[in-house]
Parts: sequence; C-alpha cells; structure tokens
Amino acid sequence: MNYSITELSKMFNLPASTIRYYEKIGLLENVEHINAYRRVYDDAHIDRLVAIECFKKALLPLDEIKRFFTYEKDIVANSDNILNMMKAQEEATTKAMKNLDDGLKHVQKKVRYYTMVNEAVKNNTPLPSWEDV
Amino acid sequence: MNYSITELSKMFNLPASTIRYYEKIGLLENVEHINAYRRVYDDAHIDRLVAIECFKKALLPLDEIKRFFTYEKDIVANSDNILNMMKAQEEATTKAMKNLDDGLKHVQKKVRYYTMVNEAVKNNTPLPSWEDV
DNA sequence: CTACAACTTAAAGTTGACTTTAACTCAAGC
DNA sequence: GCTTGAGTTAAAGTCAACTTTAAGTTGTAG
Repeated sequence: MNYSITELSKMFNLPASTIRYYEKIGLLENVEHINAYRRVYDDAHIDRLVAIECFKKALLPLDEIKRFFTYEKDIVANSDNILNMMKAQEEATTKAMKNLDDGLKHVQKKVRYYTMVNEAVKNNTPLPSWEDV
Repeated sequence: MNYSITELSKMFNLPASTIRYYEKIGLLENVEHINAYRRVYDDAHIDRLVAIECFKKALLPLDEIKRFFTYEKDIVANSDNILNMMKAQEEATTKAMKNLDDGLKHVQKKVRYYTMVNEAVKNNTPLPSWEDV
C-alpha cells in the first residue's frame, strides 16, 4: 500500500514535520518523491516507524536507532554489534525504570500526604506530620 | 552543619555549576555568600536538594519543582494546588513508566533474538526468524 | 484562468537543563 | 609579596529533538 505524509502523520500521531525530519537525518530511507514534490510511503516505512516508536519508548537516541537500522542491513556481519547495543540499552532502560519507579513512589507519598493535609484544612483539624503517611 | 559547594557537589554527585544554576533559577534559596564571594550551605539546603533529586526522578520539570516549594511555604493556603500538582504528576509519571516498560520489553525481545542470531552466526547454522523468539 | 489546498524546501528558532568561558577575588602558604 | 587553589560572575554555548518560518510548487475545482 501507499500512504501520504498526512496519512502517516495521523497513523502515528506525529506531525508531518517530524516525519520529514526523520527522513532528513536518515531514519527513514528510500522515500519516493513523486513529481519531485510529494512524498509517498509504503509498508516498509510503516514498519520502520513502528520500530522507531518502540525504540524511542526505550529512550534510545535517534542516532542510535539509525545505527541499529544500518547494522540490520547486514545482520550476519553485525550480530555482535547489534547484540552489544541492545544489551547496553537494556541496562540503560532498566536503570531509567528504577529511577522513575523511585520518583513515582515519592510523588505517590506526596499525594497521600497532601490528601490528608487537604482534609485537615477543610475540617479545621490539626495538620498531619510527614511521619503519619 | 555548614557545607561548601564542593562538599555538596560530592554529596549529590552534581557539578558545582549545576548547584549554582539551581540557585540562579530560584530552586535553592537563602544561600549565604560569606565575604561576598563564597557560598555556604546548611542542612535545609541538603533537604531541599534531596527533594529536588526525588522530583527530578519523577520527571517533574525544574519550574514545577520550584512552584512546589513556593506552595509549600503556605501549605494551608495551597493544599489544593499542591494536591492537584502531585496528582497530575502521579499520572504523568505513571504514563512515562508504562511507555518505558513497553520500550524495555521491546529491547529485551531484541536481546533474546540477537542472542540467537549471534549463536547461529558462530555455528554457521540457519538464522532464527523473529517468530522464534 | 484563478484560487486554493496540500504539499515542498532550507534555514532559523525553540525548549529545558545544563555547561563552558573568560575574567576576576580571596585566603593561605612559601 | 607572589603563587596557588578554591571559589566567584555574567554571558554565551551546547545538546537533542523537534518546530516554525517564509517562500515556492503542483493538481484540481470552479
């Protein structure tokens, strides 16, 4: 199938400017420009964008994502490279998860505390202390 | 207790420039400058920095963190504001967690797949397909 | 034939969170 | 009295990932 930039934009909830930007930095390749002015995408581009979005969720920077796709063109020659890259990213993402989890717990405790504070303010009762949470 | 900027820098594993920057944007307040040239921090600053680091882990932007500390100066007047802010951040952080988790799973699957690929390349056996993972 | 919508481009601008630079200031030790 | 080290400042620079701008192109509808 063929798709216009606006169709891709809606599919992926990405501005057209971002899709053009990805082509510019080499993340999207072999985009046909019909009559030298309008872009046409196919299913390979859809697959590529799905992969990009997944890697973005894992916090892989765009230049690394690009490097991955380059490696992927010769899997046999680059299986070490790809494996190392993915292992490194697994570690980085896991670390980010741990941090985020710590942060979430902190915020959740604040929610509990300020829910109590809010009640106390409304009922004109003494404010709770941080230890009461 | 009193601390120099270098001591804080080591304690929090933050460059001195960052600590000065936090003061500049109003995240750290009431920093004494002895003889108008050297900063002196106390335990209140330590507590503040601990809180900043926690909020940063939850992905709260610095200007929001600053707003939190402003609210905190009059908890009774701002208990609604703080509670709303924390609830909104709980939601944002939870969403970020979900994304990160999706991303991590994607990367982990890649690790499994390319471990198999790597083996196959080394043993000169046929490459696995993505469905084999 | 003209207007319009839907694209196109290169280049400059934006954002948040710092970091670097260049020039300066003390206090202490030799 | 000079050097050194640990600090100081304001201002400019950096980075990633976009986004905006301004000017141009094309096919179609009226």
